[in-house]
Amino acid sequence: MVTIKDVAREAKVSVATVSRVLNGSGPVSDDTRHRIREIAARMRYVPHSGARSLITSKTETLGVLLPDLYGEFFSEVIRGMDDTAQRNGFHLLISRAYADRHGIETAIRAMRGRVDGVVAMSPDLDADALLNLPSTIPVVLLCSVSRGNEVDSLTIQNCRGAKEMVSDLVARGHARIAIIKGSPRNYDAAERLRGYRLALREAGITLDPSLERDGDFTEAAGYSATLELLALRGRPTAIFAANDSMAIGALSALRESGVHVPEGMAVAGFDDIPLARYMDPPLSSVHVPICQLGARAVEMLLHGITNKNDHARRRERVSTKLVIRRSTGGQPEERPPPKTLNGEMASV
Amino acid sequence: MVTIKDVAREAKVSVATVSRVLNGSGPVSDDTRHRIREIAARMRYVPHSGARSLITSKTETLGVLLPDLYGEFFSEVIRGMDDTAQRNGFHLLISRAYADRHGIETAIRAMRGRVDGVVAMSPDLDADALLNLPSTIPVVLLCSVSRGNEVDSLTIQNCRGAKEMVSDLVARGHARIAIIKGSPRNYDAAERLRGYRLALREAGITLDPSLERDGDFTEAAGYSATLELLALRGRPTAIFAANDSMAIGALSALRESGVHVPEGMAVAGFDDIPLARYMDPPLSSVHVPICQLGARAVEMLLHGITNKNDHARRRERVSTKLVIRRSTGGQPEERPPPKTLNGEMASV
DNA sequence: GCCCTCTATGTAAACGATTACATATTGCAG
DNA sequence: CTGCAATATGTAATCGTTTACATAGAGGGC
Repeated sequence: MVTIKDVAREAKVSVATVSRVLNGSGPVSDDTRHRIREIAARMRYVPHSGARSLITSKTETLGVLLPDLYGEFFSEVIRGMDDTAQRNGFHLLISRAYADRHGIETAIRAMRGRVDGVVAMSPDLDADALLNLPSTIPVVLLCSVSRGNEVDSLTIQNCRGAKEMVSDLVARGHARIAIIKGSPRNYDAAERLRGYRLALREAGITLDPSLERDGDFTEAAGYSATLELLALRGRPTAIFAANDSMAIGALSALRESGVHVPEGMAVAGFDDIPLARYMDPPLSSVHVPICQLGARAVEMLLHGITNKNDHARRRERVSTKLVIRRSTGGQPEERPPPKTLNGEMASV
Repeated sequence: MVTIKDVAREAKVSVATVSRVLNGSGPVSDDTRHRIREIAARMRYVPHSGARSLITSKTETLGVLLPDLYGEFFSEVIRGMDDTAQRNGFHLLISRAYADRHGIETAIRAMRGRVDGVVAMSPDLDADALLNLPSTIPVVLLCSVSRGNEVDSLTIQNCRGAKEMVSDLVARGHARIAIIKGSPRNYDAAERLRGYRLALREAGITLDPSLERDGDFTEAAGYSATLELLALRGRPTAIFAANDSMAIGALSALRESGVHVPEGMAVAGFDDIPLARYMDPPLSSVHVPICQLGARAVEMLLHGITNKNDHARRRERVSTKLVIRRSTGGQPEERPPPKTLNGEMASV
């Protein structure tokens, strides 16, 4: 592997001069500058970023700690992060970590010296307390509660989004509205449930525990919870699923049971994944700008890295938007855009 | 930030001794071992991996270069990679790169000194030639042609999978079978098209260019291509989409046009994303073990890193599996598993 | 001609670890 | 008591950079 020394030897100058040329720092004569550039290119010299970051104490890399989640959410959040990171000259070191104390600690330790900061997503309700480790590097918490922590945090406007959706169902004449809940200890799930209850209370509707079914964010959970709801004596007229995957499972169950949507049962989801509009009927959902979520998290982290002395703690939430489609009685949408939306390439 | 020197000073020993204790190398008395362990823990010392890798010339990190793709594919392939990497004590440095020469070169350069090897996915047909850079670190090419390269490569059994699906359609009595193609210069897309043509030829069916429609792997493309097919004079009786997203777009278009699936039109996809079975009707598809694809790529790379001298070049492909559901006339499947399949947490 | 200021370059000390080699201490066989 | 092996520890070189400081030569004002 060719190092800066090799280049220096070849050019008959000191390593300092080579370094100056390559970094554009300090004065160098045009003559040597060109010579060194040419030689470095010819020798295919690439600076060793590890060595560089040792002395500059900057890695230009951000750590990303994610729980074991999958699907659109994962991709989109990473896309948003990577875009913003790259625009600022940073790389992403991604690690799927267990959400428990040991897992997160280990992961953060392992990242010492490789990253300038960490975005940690640990939707597990308890994760908060765990993060009390006096992390020596800037951290941004994503989709987690952050009570006692002195860390920045970014969350989704879960409660408000859920409340708006349920209120809309109420406005459309529904009184018996069921919810399929998300994973038990999940923060987003808890907040969406809170929004659901809030909306019902505000509408003067008494909460019915039998209409709150357990779920875990998978299609399968939505499917079976829906079958249970259909078997209930006081069958609901609308189902609000805490995410789109479960809503899709619900649609599938209703279809097999011969229940028409939205006439026999209205169905709404949360997230508004791209597929939602292609469902039958197109699925109403609460739109979450996932990509922006990732982008904003990285922005906050970069800010924390640049202004390390600024200890003001930031708490932000990205706002959601109600998207009403046919599954809750909305009008048929205009046709989907005929061609690719933004020139991006899809997955195979 | 506390370094090994600080620990040494506190324990009144040399850095060498601390290093020996922490790495379990060399002989150390039980007494000092325990003392140093205790002190290191109390001071919250974490070794600086950058510094370590400078001298050991191992980063224990793998670079991952991905094109700008999204959706299930992205998540799954990363999941598979991260699992395998972590099991072997490696991290993942992920970068979305442009698939052109400059993009890939820049990305690989930027990774010098931060990674021990690279998995590069560049489905763009030309990417192959571009990769002729005599990369000094081990590389595994994912889903790309690799004609002239001296690099390992891993691909999907696209052609065979597509051929099987189309042959199955033929066996079910279809003669006019359309294809919605993938992105023009995409390798997987080209191979799937080849499989489609192969199957037809083998069945003695003449190829009809008007039945080969352009697409780009998005739902929107599937949607509009299907509308075009419906407007054709010699309307096909079956549509094979080069991926599931387009197949879903096709289903949506057919539904809006009042065409029943599979009676009026059979529809098949490729990839078998989790949602496929929840479509209406459940979508036939060619199953791709995406997660394993990522896992295997990392395995190959790790092998290449460990056995650097072994210059035998490996070419592998992961095999696909036909999954026939109702959209091509299959029997209704058994009910989806009632609860979560594997204890993994879904995305919110 | 002297001194000061520039510009161009070199020297060497960091950064935080690992590790070959040197050294000091101990135990024990002869 | 001597000498050697084994054990415990320290010293210092090394990895590939950056950068503060030193040096040297040129140009110019007086």
